[in-house]
Order: sequence, then C-alpha cells, then structure tokens
Amino acid sequence: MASDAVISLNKLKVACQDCRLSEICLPRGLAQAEMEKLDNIVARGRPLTRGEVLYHQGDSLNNLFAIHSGSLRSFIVSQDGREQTVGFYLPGELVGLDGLEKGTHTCTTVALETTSICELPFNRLQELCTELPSLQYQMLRLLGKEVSDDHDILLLLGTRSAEERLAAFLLSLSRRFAERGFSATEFNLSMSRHDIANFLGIAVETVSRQFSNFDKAGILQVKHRNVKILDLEKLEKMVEPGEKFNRKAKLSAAQ
Amino acid sequence: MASDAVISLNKLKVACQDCRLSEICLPRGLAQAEMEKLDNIVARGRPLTRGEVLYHQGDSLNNLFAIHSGSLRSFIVSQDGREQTVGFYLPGELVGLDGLEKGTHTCTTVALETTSICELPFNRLQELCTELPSLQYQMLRLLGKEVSDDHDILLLLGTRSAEERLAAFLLSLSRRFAERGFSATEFNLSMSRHDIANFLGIAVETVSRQFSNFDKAGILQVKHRNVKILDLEKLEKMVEPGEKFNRKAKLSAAQ
DNA sequence: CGCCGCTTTGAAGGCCTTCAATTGATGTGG
DNA sequence: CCACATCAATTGAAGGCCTTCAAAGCGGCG
Repeated sequence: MASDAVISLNKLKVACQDCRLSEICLPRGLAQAEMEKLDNIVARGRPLTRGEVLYHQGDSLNNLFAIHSGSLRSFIVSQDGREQTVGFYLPGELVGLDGLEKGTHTCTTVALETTSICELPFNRLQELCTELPSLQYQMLRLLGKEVSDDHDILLLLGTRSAEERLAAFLLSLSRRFAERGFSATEFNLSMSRHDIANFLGIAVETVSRQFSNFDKAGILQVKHRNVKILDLEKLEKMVEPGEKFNRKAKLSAAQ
Repeated sequence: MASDAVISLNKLKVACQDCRLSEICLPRGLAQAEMEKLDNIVARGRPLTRGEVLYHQGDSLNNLFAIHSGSLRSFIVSQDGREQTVGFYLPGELVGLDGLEKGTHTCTTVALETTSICELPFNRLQELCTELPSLQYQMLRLLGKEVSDDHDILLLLGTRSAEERLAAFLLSLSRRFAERGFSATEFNLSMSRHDIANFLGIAVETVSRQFSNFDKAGILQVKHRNVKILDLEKLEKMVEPGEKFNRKAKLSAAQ
C-alpha cells in the first residue's frame, strides 16, 4: 500500500523504499519502518524543465529538496550583480540547506535539464528528526558533507590553476556519476561552459582553452557537451601532482 | 548549584547560563531548563596557547567546540601539500562541523592566540537534540550558517579582486567584533598576513600592498596587527560598488 | 535557409605572483 | 642591557597566467 501512488493536491506521493537512490540519499541508514514514515511526508510535483527555478534567493524556506533525476545549479548574486555558482547537484543529493540559518534561501537554484524533485516539508522533516534519531543523524551528516564539500571548493578556488580546476571539476563529476552507476569516463555535461567557468572562478574562454588542451594532450575527447575521458590517471595527477606531502607517503617513509 | 564550578578529570564544568555569549552561541533560543541540560554536557579544558592544535585533519570527531574567548583558524591541506584556510572563528562560534559527514575531521584547527574552548561531546549532544527540539533547530541553524558563510567566501574567491577581498575580510571582522560588543572600527588581528593571504587566495605581498594602499588612501590606519578603520563607508562601497543590481533598489524603482 | 546563441580561437593587456632585498619586531644569550 | 639571530612584514621589479576584447565556427531551430 505504501507503494501505491496517490495524487493529492497536484503532488505525487512517492516511496523512498522503491527508489534506487535510497542508499545515497536522505533515507540512507533508515530501517524499513522508519523509511515508511519518511515516505509519508515526501511528495513530488511536476518535473522542472531546463532553466526553471526551484527557489529564488530570498524565498522563505518551506521545503528541502532531493533530486530524483536530472541536475541543478545553485548560485548567489551579490548586491552589485556578480554571480557565483556554488554548486551543481546530481540525483540523490539534498538541496536547500543554505536556507537553514535565516529561514530564507541565500541562493537561487535552477534546473539544468528536465529534473524531477522530491519535496520534503521542512517543519515535518524536523519533527520526524526528533522522532527518528537515525534520520537526525543522517541530516547532520548531509549538512556536514555540504560543509566539507564547500571547503574542497575553497581549496580549489584559493590555490589551483585553471588547468587544475577543470581537471578537478571533471574528476568530481566522474566520481559522482560512478557512484550513481553511470560511466566514470563518458558522460554528458548538463551545464554550459559559462556555468563551469563561473563555478571555477575563471573566464569562459579559459575553460574552452583548457578543454582544447586536454583534448590535444589525448587526455579526453570533448564534443560540445559530451566528454569521454581517455586518461583518468593523468587527470588525477593533475590535481594531486606529487606525493611528497602526502600523509600516507610521509608515514610509510618514516617507518 | 549549577553555577558551582567543579573540577573533574581535568575538565571544568561550565554554565552557558552565566556566559554572555549565550545569545550568539549554541544555547541561543533555549529555555532556562533546557540550558541547564546543555550545561550538564559542556566541559572546558585548559586554554589553548598560540599555535596549539585543537584537532587535526583525520582525527575522529568526538566533540564539537564552542569558543569562549580567543580565536581559531581552520585549514585543509591537499595531498600535494597545498594549504587553504577555510575560516577564522571568534567567541561564540561553533567549530568542528566539518567532521559530521565521515566522523573524522576534514580540516585542522589551531589557536591564533590564547583561546578558551567549550567542549561538547558529540554523542551526548546528539542525544540531547532528540530530547530538545529547539536545540536540534539551533544545530541545524548553525550548520546552515556555516554553509551560507562558505558560499559567501566562494563568491569572494570566485569573483573579487585582491582589493575587494581584503576590504570584505576587514568588514567581516568588523561586523563580527561589533556583534560581540567590541569596536567595529578598531581591533587587533590575531592572524598573520600569511594567514590572511592564504584565506583570501592571494599572495602575502599582495595583502601587504593592499593594506598600504588603504592606509595611503586614508581609509584606515594599520600598525602591525592593529587596524583602525577611518572610513567604513568607503570600505563598504569597495565590496558593493554599485546599486544597479541591488534587489531593493530594483523593487523600489519598479513601484 | 538563415538567424542567433554557444563555443572556440587569436591577440593584447592587466593584475597578481614570484623573486629579491630591506626594514622592522621579537626573543635570547652573552 | 645590548648585540645578534630569527621571523614577519614591507617594498620594488620582472614576468606569467589569465582576462578582456574581438572575430570566426558551429549547431540548433524557427
């Protein structure tokens, strides 16, 4: 009966139990009975189409969102109009956590392609968290992930060259696609060159040039938005050039 | 009796109720009885001295930490040895949230000066959160703050010039000092030029030059680590140059 | 087909980095 | 108490990486 989809107020009831992303997404670590309780508050509206906004900067936080399929881009706009993309989100990832502090969203989130979203009413989710400690823990974990992911991007923007930034970006996508059962070496980018450039803090032209360089160097093949990685190792070495300061390397050398 | 300090296992029991930071810090929004329960799990060790490490990257997460006095710097080190400062922390701020995802800290945190720390055993804090919804909410709020603060730094690193970065950094300190009842225009930096440079993703020399420029322009006076801001407005305009894309300006213009 | 937006490629210029040297602050031993 | 050593911060000069400006390719879609 929990798997029976019921249309109510334009929202579709959905079942985390039947979703193959449940091990990545919010219900991770929940027992069967707990997941059913979560299912009771999850709903799904119609899919977003490319360019459609999930929430605007300044909107009050009513829901958190999990991506069922598709992808999103979040960005903040400063008072003087400068835009910074703060993240791209793939299926199974939780979106909207930026609004927890003030109760209003601090960034805008748009769909990069047709995207299906699970809605989690924040108030009810919060109540459920007091009831289900493992759900509370999972919420904290996902928030912690958001924080440490952001730290990684800070490292990227603060210390890395354009080449390293694009390499790290592609590797991040590669790993996340692999986690979701897709190819780690061939995928389609749902974001434009402009989006990538903005996210990485470099000019569009620089992104384009780096792609060309990678292509010429035989590291990958790019055709528009299709990327085929030919030499994953070389890409990885680009991000972590040496091992001289590697913790493990140091430890094993000391022994 | 709750205010009686008891020495036990080298840890001092402390009372949030008596702390003037309670409106900024974790106990914010808690009722008297709730705060007492929080007090039961908070302890304080001996103060850290300058350069001392609170926790290392890779350490398991046993406690979250709140700063009672002093200041901290958190940074991550990549495999190839590059360092990125991800934040400076002032009294009343919560530290250690980066470790929530994996249960191990993803950054290292050191004291910039003599610093007194309140320790919050994570397991007991988590239990208390299921018991006290307002504490759970406050935890989520603080995590959300960490996320949106990080987004602001991303905007800084992704779109701003060296001059704007230093201006924004000084304004951030100014605001946070003011929130804590200190002067917004005169304060001592607990971090070195190297720390500032690393945080802002620019070279030490660039920081030094920008300080000199600000000084020459009459915006502030710097003597070593003492900063006296003379023209707060000019500093603010440096970070938000125009109002052309300002939301409020747009709205009021439209009406 | 022909327009329009996205992407690519080329060339010049600028901001910041890197290298180098000096000055200033801090702390220790004679 | 001062000299000296050490480290942090400042200042100058040259060079590099990336940005900006400009224009041409290329695809998509009416």
